[in-house]
Amino acid sequence: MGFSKRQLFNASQNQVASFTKVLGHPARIAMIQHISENKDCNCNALVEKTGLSQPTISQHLGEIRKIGLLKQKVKGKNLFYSIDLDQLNECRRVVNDFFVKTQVNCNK
Amino acid sequence: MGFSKRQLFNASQNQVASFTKVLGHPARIAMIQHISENKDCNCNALVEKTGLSQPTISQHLGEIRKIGLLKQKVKGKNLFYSIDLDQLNECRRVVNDFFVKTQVNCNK
DNA sequence: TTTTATCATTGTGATATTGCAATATCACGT
DNA sequence: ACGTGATATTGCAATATCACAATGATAAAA
Repeated sequence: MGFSKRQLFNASQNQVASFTKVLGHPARIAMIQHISENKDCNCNALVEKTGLSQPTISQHLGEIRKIGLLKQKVKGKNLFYSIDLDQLNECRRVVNDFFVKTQVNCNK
Repeated sequence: MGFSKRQLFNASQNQVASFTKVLGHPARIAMIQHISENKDCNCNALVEKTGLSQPTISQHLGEIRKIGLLKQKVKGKNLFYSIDLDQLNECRRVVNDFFVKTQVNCNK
């Protein structure tokens, strides 16, 4: 095989997993942090910060974008990235919800 | 390539990523939920609940165990799993910390 | 218009993950 | 000892992920 059998699980479970899956790589964690710390952060800044190549960074940006965490703004030939705070909160809520429910269930 | 360059990132970033990576699969989310909901949950119960095969479940259990989220208790020939609440809280704290810091940085 | 800078996309190789069948292990009951 | 049930391990095939070189696309600058 090699693929995950998503159809076996419900929407909520798949949602938690798809958020956490994107966070499950240190490069993406570092990138999200760096974008949040720097107002005008472009692709090159992330390349320099992480030591990864430009295509690799671009690919990771694509993953982060897929779950809606990324906003971007063109300024000249630059593309400046920022975090979508609403979606970050949504993501946080979904993940935290999972933790809370799990914890509550354990204490029954 | 195909491997992730962990040495490029700091311990904290790698820790967040290693926790979320394990949560980044719907089967593992479903399994953790089911274990938390059922006091006496063994491997077979998870097989029936998820529709995945016994070896696959066993493998996912191994991943969950690796990050310390799993406790197990032998009862006859059964192995009953439960969630390690302390580690669940640690995991929650680490992940939430990431969200909070990111959010705070965005608002500067 | 040509060059340069920035970023995305494509193609490719290496490695990791997912899933299962087959098998091994281990404890219990007979 | 033997069979049974529960779980882990092994081996394998299919797919996904990670990383980068090469290339493409676009817009400012020369």
